[in-house]
Order: sequence, then C-alpha cells, then structure tokens
Amino acid sequence: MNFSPESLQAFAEAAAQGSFSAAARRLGKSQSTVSEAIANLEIDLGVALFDRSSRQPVLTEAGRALLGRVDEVLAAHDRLGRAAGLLAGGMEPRLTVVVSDTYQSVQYEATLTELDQRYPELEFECLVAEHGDVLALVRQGRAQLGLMAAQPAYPPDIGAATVAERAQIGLYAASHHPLAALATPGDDDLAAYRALRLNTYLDDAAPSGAGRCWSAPSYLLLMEMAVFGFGWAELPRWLVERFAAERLVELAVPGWPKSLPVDVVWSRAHRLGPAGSWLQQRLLAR
Amino acid sequence: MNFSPESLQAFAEAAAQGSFSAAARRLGKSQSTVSEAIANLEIDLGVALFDRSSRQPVLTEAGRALLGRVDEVLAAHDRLGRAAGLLAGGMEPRLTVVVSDTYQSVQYEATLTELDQRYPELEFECLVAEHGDVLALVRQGRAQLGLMAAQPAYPPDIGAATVAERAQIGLYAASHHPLAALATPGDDDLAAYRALRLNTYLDDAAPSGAGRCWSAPSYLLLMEMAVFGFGWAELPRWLVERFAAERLVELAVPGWPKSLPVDVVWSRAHRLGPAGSWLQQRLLAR
DNA sequence: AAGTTCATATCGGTTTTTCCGATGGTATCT
DNA sequence: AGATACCATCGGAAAAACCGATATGAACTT
Repeated sequence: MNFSPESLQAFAEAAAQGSFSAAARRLGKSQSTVSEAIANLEIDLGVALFDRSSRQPVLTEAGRALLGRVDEVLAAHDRLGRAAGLLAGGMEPRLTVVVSDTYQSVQYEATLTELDQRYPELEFECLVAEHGDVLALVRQGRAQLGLMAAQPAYPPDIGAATVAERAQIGLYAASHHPLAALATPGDDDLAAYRALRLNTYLDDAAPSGAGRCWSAPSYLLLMEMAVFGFGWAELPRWLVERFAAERLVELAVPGWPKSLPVDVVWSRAHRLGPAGSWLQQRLLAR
Repeated sequence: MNFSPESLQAFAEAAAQGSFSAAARRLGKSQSTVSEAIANLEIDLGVALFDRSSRQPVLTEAGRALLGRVDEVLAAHDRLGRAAGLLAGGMEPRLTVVVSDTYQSVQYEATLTELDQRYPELEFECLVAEHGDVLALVRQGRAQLGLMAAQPAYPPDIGAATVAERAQIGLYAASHHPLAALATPGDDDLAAYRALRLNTYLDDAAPSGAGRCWSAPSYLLLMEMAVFGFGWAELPRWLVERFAAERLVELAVPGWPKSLPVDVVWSRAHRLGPAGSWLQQRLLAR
C-alpha cells in the first residue's frame, strides 16, 4: 500500500478544519481534489475516515485513530524537508571535533548546548586523540575542528587561534594520601610517592621515579586511581571539581596549578560549514 | 516540497543494496524507474544523494544524513499501513474499560501487559466510575467492558460474568495506631476509633460513629490517610501489599478480610471487537 | 590493450494519477 | 420554502509514473 503525501495532507487538513472545502482553500487546491484525495485514501486504507451523514464531515473512530499516525508521517516528512533545505543551503551534514585527551572538555557543555539549539538537525561527533593525531585528523578532513595544547608553530595548511580560556591543570591526591597532609609539598615530596600519568602525554620528559609511576589512557581513569589513593596526578581542574571535589585535594606545590593555553585548529584546505564556523567563533569569543 | 513514497522507497532500497538495479529488482520495478525516481528526489531535495563516479553509486555525506530521515518517514508510513490493516480487519480503534473505584485493579497489570503485546496498535483507555455509572457507561457504549462488584441481577441489555479471582478487602491501620496493638479487635474496638471511608461507597449503611469518619474519593488517598494514622480503613489487599506493606498492619477483626466476587459486564447492543473479546475472555479465564 | 560485463543515464511512448471546473444532491439556516 | 454552504461525481486536461530500448561508462578479464 502506498499513500501519497497529498492525500495524507488533505486528510489531516480536513480533519483539522472539519471541512473539505476549507481544507481545499488552505491547501490551495480545488474542493473536488480534496474530496477525491480523501475518498481514494479511504479506499487505500480500507476504512471510512469521515462520517458524511451530516453537513460537515466528522471523523469516525477509525479516522480519529489513524489521524495520529498520519500526523506522524507528515511530521517526519516535514523534518526530512527541513533537513534537506539546510543541507541544500550549504549546511554541513555533520560536524566532527577532535579534542586532545589532555583537554577533553565537558567544560564546553554550555557551548555544545547552544550548538544543539542553533543547529538541531546537525549530527555532531566528538573524537578524542593524542596531540599529533589531532592535527592529522583535521588535516585529512576527518574532523573539521581540533582542540589541543597551543603549539609554538603549525604546518602552513593548518589554521590556528588561541582560545581565551586557558586549561587549568592542578596536582591532586586523595584526601587520605600522605601528600594531602603537607601544607606546601615540594618536588622532592612528589618524587617520594607514586606518580599517576597520562600515558599519551609523551611531550614531557619522564620525571624521576618514572619506574614506579602508574599510567592510564584517560584522565577519568587517572582520577579514579587518584581517588583510590594510588598516588598523585596532574588533572584538569574542572574534572576534579565536577566529579571528585570532596575526595581529592589539590596539592599546593610551587608553580602549580599550571594554566596552559589551548588552540582551536582547522584545515585551510577544507572550508568550514556554517555550524563549524559558528562553533569556531564561539570557542574563540570567550 | 513533496516527496513521493515511491521515490523515498527507491532511495532507501538503493542505499541498502548499494545498487539501483538491485533495488529495482527487489521493488519489482524497472531500473529506469528507480534511476529516475532517485534523480527526481535529488532535484526535490536540492542535494546529491549518491556519488556516481564509480561503478556502484555510493552515498554522499548529505545522502547518509538524509537516509535516516527518509527511514523515519517510511517507518511512520508502514505503521500507518499496519494500523489501517488492523482496523480494516475489524479491529476496534480503541478499547475502553471502566472500573469501579472499589475494584480499580492494578492487579490486572499482567493481563494489560499481555494486551499491549498482543494488540500494540490499540488505544487503551481506563475509566474509573462509581458502581451505577459503570453500567451507564457500558450501556451507552462509552466503555466496552466494565469491572464492578457482582450484583444479584442486571438489566436485560447487559451481559455479565463473574471473574474467577475475587477481590480481597481487608481492614488496615497504621503500625503505630492503637488498633494495631490488639490481637483480635472487635466491632466495638473499631467503633472507638475514626473510620476512613470511600465516599463513593454508598451502598453500605453508614456505621455507628459516622459523624467522626473521614472520607476520600479514592483508595489511594484513603490509604495515605491510614498511613498517617488518622484511622482505620477498608482497603484492597493488593494495594496495601504493593505500596504500604510495611507501614500498615491488617486488623484480624472476625469476618475479615472479606472476599467479594467481581463481575465483568458488557453491553449486548454493542458488539465487542477482537481486543475487547480477548480481554473479556482473558479476565474470565483466571 | 582490447573485449566483456554489469552498472547507470537518457529517451520516446504508454499508462496511471492528479487536478480542475462544472454539475447535481443534500443538510442546515433564515 | 428558499438561500446557502457543503460534498460527490463526471469529463477532460495536465502531470507523473512507469516501461523498454539504447547509449555510455567503470571495473574486470583475457
């Protein structure tokens, strides 16, 4: 069975208006067209939709039940049309952002909420990759935008700009860890205990005591290990404040917390779509 | 914009098969029809859906994004067709059951779950009404089935049958209520404390102490009042067991708990549909 | 490198559907 | 009873869906 959108629209409009003629006027078609469309739809469905015994047609019980289904079809139909219109207008079908694990940012939640409101049809994808891979994914077009620790220089085909907000990285240990008892622990105190390190964080020279350090591939796992008291760790401040504020304490080591600049990067070869451009500007605007 | 179901189906099938010809074979149409349908759809949508540079057409990014929307339209379309088929086959569009407040029955939960599985397209409506109104609603066709306390006789146009399972009504008071401390309270003990009564329960003669009794229009409110210790109440056993088992105690008054027969009633003038007949039989079969 | 195969695009022509204006019948209101 | 507004039906015009045949191109074989 195959129901034409014209018939469905005629039915829905007639049900809404309570009149075939009024529906025809609103749809810009002739009355006979609407009448025949509904009659054909009734044949196709095998059910009478309207009771025509009185002057104005009134929905039958079956018609009332099927009207809901018809509305669903038309709503899905409209969504398709809207999505196609956006795509035809140059909107990218999806936006991929790759975030360096060091700066994976639930802190951008508000921005993403705004993105969702502004571009509801957009498919959004978030990748996490290690520093070098961020550039590779952006360069090959797999991702449109990247967020990573600011670099002194970038390849010529990569555009970059520094985000106003810097990433805050602190040193943390569990509340019951010996380090938590010290007022101002120094580097030698840190060296006395096990370090918990991100094992994708390759830029840094291995510190003393590296033989005893534990590592994990994400800050979340690292934080879990710190909460259990396995050692101390460098962690993004927002992550601790949101998920482990009462179980970890920040260590007041001189020179900490660090505040690292973050860059947004993009490929000059691939033009950003409207949503990508908006997100780029939005990230820089803060 | 108006997208014909033929085009959408051709697009979805072609995307699934990765081939226009294969889609045409599966749809029972000629290859040129599918090709033209998709070409027209691309014109209507304003975007290219397939990349035709290679032998087999491959979805563009936009096509991949829109395919999801198209599938939603087709799914809604299918649901409409299925619902219409059921209605055309004699299925009632909705089933209304009216339950006497005395026996409102979440206890029939399993039966309703089964009804939902068996008739997923059915619109189910549950009304609650006072004894006499149950018969009125069934008689006028507003409800197809009724559940109420068994009556000695019914009007001739009303069919009735007794449900195998009887309604269990017990006497309850809060755990901290003085009555809860008595091993076997008698009627005189009950009379010494406030009674909580259903105020639609008009058949019973007002007992002694009626001036002090509190009432509520539903067993749920009544049970709340009992939990707060305001007095003792007649309550359906299943209701207490499910929602207040640890806060109320049953009073071992001689003659209680009562076990009342429940009748299913229906109108002889209105034929029951398949779902109604099934539910009727299912209620009686236990 | 040429030939084979299998895919899609395109083109006429036929069939089907959609749409309109006109007409007639019927319920509702004055 | 008449006026009015509504719906069903009819015949013809316009649009579309559909098919078979054919051209063209990509991948694969020899």
